[in-house]
Amino acid sequence: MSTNELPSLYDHASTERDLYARWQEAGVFTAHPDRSKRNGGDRDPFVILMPPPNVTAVLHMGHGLNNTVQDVITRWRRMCGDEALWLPGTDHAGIATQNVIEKQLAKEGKTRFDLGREAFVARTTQYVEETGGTILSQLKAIGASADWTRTAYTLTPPLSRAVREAFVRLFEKGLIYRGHRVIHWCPRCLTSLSDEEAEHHDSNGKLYHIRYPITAANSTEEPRFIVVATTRPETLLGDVAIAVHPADPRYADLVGRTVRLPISDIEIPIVADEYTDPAFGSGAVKITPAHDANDFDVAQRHALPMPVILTPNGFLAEVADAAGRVPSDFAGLERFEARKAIVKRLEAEGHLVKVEPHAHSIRRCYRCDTVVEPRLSEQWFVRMKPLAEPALLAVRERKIRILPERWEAVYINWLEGIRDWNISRQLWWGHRIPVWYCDACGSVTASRDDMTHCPSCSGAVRQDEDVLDTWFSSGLWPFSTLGWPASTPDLKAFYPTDLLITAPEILFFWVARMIMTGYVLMGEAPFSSVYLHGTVRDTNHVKMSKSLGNGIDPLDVVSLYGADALRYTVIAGMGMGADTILDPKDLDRSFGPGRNFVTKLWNIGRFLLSNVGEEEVLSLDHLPEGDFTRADRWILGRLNVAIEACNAALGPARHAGSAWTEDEQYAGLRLNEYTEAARNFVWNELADWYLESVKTRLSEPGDDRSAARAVLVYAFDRALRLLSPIVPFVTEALWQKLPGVADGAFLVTAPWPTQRPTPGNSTDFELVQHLVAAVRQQRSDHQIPPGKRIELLIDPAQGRDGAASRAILGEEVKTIEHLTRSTVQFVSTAPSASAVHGLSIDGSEFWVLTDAADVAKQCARMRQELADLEKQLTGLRGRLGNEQFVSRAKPEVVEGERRKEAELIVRQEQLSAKVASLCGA
RNA sequence: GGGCGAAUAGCUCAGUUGGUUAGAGCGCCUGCCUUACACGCAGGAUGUCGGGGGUUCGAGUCCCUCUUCGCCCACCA
Repeated sequence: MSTNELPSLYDHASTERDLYARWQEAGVFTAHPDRSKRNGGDRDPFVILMPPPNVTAVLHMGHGLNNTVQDVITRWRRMCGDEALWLPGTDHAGIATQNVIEKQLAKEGKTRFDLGREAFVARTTQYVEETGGTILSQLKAIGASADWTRTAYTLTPPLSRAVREAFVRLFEKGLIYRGHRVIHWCPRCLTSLSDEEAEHHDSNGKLYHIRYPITAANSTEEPRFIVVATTRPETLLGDVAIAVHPADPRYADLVGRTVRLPISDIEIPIVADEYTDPAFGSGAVKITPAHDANDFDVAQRHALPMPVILTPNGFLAEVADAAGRVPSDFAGLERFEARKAIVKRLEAEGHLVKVEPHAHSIRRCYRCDTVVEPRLSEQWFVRMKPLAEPALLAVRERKIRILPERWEAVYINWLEGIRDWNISRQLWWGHRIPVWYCDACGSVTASRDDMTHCPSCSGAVRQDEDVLDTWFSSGLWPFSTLGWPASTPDLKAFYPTDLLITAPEILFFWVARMIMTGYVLMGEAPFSSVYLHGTVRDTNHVKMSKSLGNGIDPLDVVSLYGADALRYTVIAGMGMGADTILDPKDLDRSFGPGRNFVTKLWNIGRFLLSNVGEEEVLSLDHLPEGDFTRADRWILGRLNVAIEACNAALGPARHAGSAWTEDEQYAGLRLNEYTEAARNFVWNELADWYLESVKTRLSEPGDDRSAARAVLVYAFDRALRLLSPIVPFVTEALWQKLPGVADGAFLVTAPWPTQRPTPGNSTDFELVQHLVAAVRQQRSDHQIPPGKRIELLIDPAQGRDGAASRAILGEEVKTIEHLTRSTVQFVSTAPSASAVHGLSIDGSEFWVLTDAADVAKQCARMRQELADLEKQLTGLRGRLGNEQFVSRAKPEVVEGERRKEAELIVRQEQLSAKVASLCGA
């Protein structure tokens, strides 16, 4: 047994553990800023920022998919010679993490208020220190080649410094302001939410029609009523007016008069406002300024009061400016209880006209699913319009591309209608808003450093109690992680970054905001490509989640099938932007093919290592051109095709100029195509044909054996390189054993393959393949067992080119004999001109027809198409006039019908050439 | 209410500017443990490309329309 022999079974567990440790030890994932061209080095930087998972997160299949894609691209660029940086990290995830701790406290029968702010934050910090970041170590199990020396976390001092710097700069530019607005309020989380955090959910609600009695003008006026419709009758207690459209004739005489608010029995005015839609309901709408954003606007226009009638946790009460509005028998009712009670009372008092079913959408808290309450409060906002401008331009001018293309429209649509962003949260876990108030002189100061006294009056100051929206800090991720605001070598070397790979769900939350902050704080887009991949779903197309119990634990897959199998499965199935469907009930179905592929590679490696032997393998450059066989030239040609296909599927990595060209814009990142090209090469070409054809050559010493060894090792080496980003472990394990690979060398840093001119014709091996296929077909059709050796009678003289056929087949007799398990004999007894070879089995003769009939059919089809083309060209030229005849070739430089003509000509030429070569005359 | 996507073999999906005979994996059928691999090899069957209409010499691909699913956005109470 040679030292090169491998165990017959691939042990993924120990191989992966060992190799990952060795990669880390060798520091191959660590990026060096001095090697970046931006710092005078000789490498193009290529940077991917990991979308930071929540610090409390545990790896699920969505992370598995997202990070595998990032890793594949990073590994590809690393092999291409870029200074590749994949920067990992976690997010403190304010509201989510706070909820985790609050749930713990709830089990102990406590709330955060029982602990107090300081103790709560301390407890959360401790929890994060003990359990946080689990997900990052889990990512190592799937082979993530992130630069762990740069692992970031949003709540560390350096990143917190960036947050303060960003806040203060935006504040000083007037882009951050404090305002009294109706915002989305989560009564469970007790905090405000941004528009994006209040998710729409369709709901079958009810529309309550309520009549409000109009205050009589005098004692003789008939009682009159005005009917309004509402889905939230409990907010009636906060009504301050009825609004009607100014042009609505039904109510023209009522504008300026008053109604008596049922239950509260308060007099409120009827106002005219364009906001009201006369076509909806009765055309009159109740105005509840503190609990509806539109009503707030109306109230502002009419200088109406804005009473708040709900407590922060959603109970009826007089909270602000609400004197006498909430009767004592309603005070203290939970909002949905209050709704029932109010409706009951309205009905009893005869104010309820009717109740209709009403399909509408309600907003829920994205973290706890509680129905949010619009609520008037004091919050901090970012002025978004000015920030949106450059972010819009960036995509319109193709400085940033978003793949798949359709998301660009979504992005643009959102930015065009953008509204100011509420960034203050009434939480304790997060970056405290760096604003200090002086009660003495009323000054409000945003400061980079903690303040102890008022800059204007030296009085005592107190810091704002609120924290910032988590997404404010993650919005700075592209530069906060590189050292900003300090001018670090990392920042210079790696900003702007290149590619952002994430899920479409956070396009607005995160991606758009990074682009905006990138422009306003760095003056430059943070990345040039955004790739939005699909969602992992089960076979019912339901999103995988732990709570639904339809999840797959990536670590289970890693231990059962290996990280390579997991990665292969995910990458091979990555259609552009398409969802990935996996079957949680049948892991074998999903991951079996990946494991099988890894095993196949392993066995190719086993064959190669045990047959190639120990002695030196020649470089292809030192091999005389005449030593290459048809099979050699063919596999080298196929390798070139595979390399080209992989490159086309993956690239381009960056745009050539200052923006993406039209051709580049949506090119690349076709991971399924890349995988298929590489898989097809190594399995269907290298293993199925070349490796089989080379067996006989390897068994006999001599020049031919040397050539076969050289080509085999070269082709497999390049195949391993092409596959390394997808299946880095098994390819590394095999590559390091290849003859000629230096000790200590790593495949993961070996150069990406480039095309190499083939030594002569690379397609004449196809004749051998056709012959072999024909023989196999006969064996199968006549049910001749593969074990049975047959005699193959070949009559090359009857072929289309008899002499050439004899020469070719003569040279390849051994290969043909091996591949067909037959004995080749040249004869000259073919019964017809269309028969090239025949089989003789037990004395009976079978004649194998060449595909002459098929060839004839194909020729007829192509001739038909040529005729069609001619017809079309004639028509076109009739319309275009004679001068159009000059538009030959280069279709890309001409337009419209001229372009069509040029394309037709190209097609015609290709077709003519094919017809000439295949069909003769 | 607006916008977008999907519908291709039994299943999961490819199919880049219209152009040879629509592909892959899994599954299925037949034969093989051929000394790299049965997690494999060879051969095979299966498609009205959701329905209808249109443009074109030519349509899975472009246009219109319908049906069924899914997603995003939205200040009609």
